[in-house]
Amino acid sequence: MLKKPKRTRQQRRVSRTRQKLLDAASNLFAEKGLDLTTIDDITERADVGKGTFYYHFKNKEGLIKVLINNVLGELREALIKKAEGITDLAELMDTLINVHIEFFSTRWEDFVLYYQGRADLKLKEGYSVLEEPFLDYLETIENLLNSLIKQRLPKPVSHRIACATAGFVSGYYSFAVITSEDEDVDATFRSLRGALVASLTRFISEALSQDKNG
Amino acid sequence: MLKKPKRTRQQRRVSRTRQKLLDAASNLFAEKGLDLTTIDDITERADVGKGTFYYHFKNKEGLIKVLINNVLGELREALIKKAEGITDLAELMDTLINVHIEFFSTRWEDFVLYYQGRADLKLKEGYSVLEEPFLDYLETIENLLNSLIKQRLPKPVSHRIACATAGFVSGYYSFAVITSEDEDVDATFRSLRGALVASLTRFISEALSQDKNG
DNA sequence: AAAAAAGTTGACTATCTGGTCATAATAGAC
DNA sequence: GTCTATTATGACCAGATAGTCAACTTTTTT
Repeated sequence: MLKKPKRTRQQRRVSRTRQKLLDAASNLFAEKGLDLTTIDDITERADVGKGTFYYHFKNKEGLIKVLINNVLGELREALIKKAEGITDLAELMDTLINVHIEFFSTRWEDFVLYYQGRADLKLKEGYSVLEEPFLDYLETIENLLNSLIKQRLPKPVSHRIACATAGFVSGYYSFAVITSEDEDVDATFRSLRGALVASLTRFISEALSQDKNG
Repeated sequence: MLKKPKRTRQQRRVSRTRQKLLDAASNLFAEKGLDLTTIDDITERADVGKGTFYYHFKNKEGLIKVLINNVLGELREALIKKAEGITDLAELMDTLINVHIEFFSTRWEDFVLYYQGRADLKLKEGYSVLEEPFLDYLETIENLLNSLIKQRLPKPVSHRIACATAGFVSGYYSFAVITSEDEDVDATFRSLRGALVASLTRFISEALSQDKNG
């Protein structure tokens, strides 16, 4: 299933240019935010002509979509890989949280994308194309949960857990970074992880027993 | 301590105009986000001349600062008021979370401000004036915690709890709203609240005993 | 009622921004 | 080497945007 490594010089040049644009945009987003970064900013930092941008992407939203898909795709992959073979609920929750922490601790640019990309989802004039990858990402978390629990978890409940897992991590980060040194944040969060896992696990158990009784 | 009600007709007119601008901006921010809302948008919706905006505020950042201060001020007030007289740790945590939920459940505009205002804090070209009110807000939460715990909680720990409380709530909301109907979100969160409170309370207890041993 | 002060206005400027396109450079095919 | 297709360029345009300012309206003071 591997791609043929028969890439011509031209193909390599194209992906180099494309990657330069993606990298430049990613850096700028982390500096100025998604909205305030202009196409001119991006092409100048990538050191390519302005027309080149429009050769590779339809517009800024198109580029953002690619970046978000990359980030969430990698995150989903990491979640699935690390969760493989786990049979204990608490252990799974612990892993889910942990993957998020490890993932973002070395990638500030990606966290900005993840945080700000979501910020616009419910706005009337937001980047609506971003909704799909975020829903897929939440679904991945839900599937990991459901594959573990024999007794079927009611859909809304697994959905809540997914929202909670993703939301708690990013919410905590978003506050923690404004006050702590960069390296501190991960260590700090690690110490909260146990409490968080307990919280979510307990919530799931309650939901299960409630479902049984109701 | 009441302001003299001796407001002249002119003073009333001024605050009406000012309030029209604040309301218009607040609504627009919830629709388009902070960055994409322009001064023209705001003055048109407020139905005032463009120059009037600059008579009342230095620029968009100035207006945002006022709005953020209002929101966080009210939130702090609600937190302090509702936490008054509470002597049990778990009950306090429960109250803190609850106040947040109640506060934002009826105020989507304010949640957008709270979420997006924070999004820019760590960017190199963000609205840096916003940092202060957010730090004050976190400090309020820390103080409520410390006033309850006789054994002194180490500074970084109380800080973490404050970040966690604020972050968890907003993080969960930010994910939940993209998938649920508006009214659902609060009900959903209420059911998670118990788990969250248990989680944070446990974390604090652990931190306390660790502090005793270390 | 006249003068002064406070508040409001929208036309105007200078700059920026997204997007286009004819032209140029590069790479692959022959 | 020549021809063709692909990729890259930046000058250019039309529209938008932040901020200014002299003129105007409303309110207060005298």
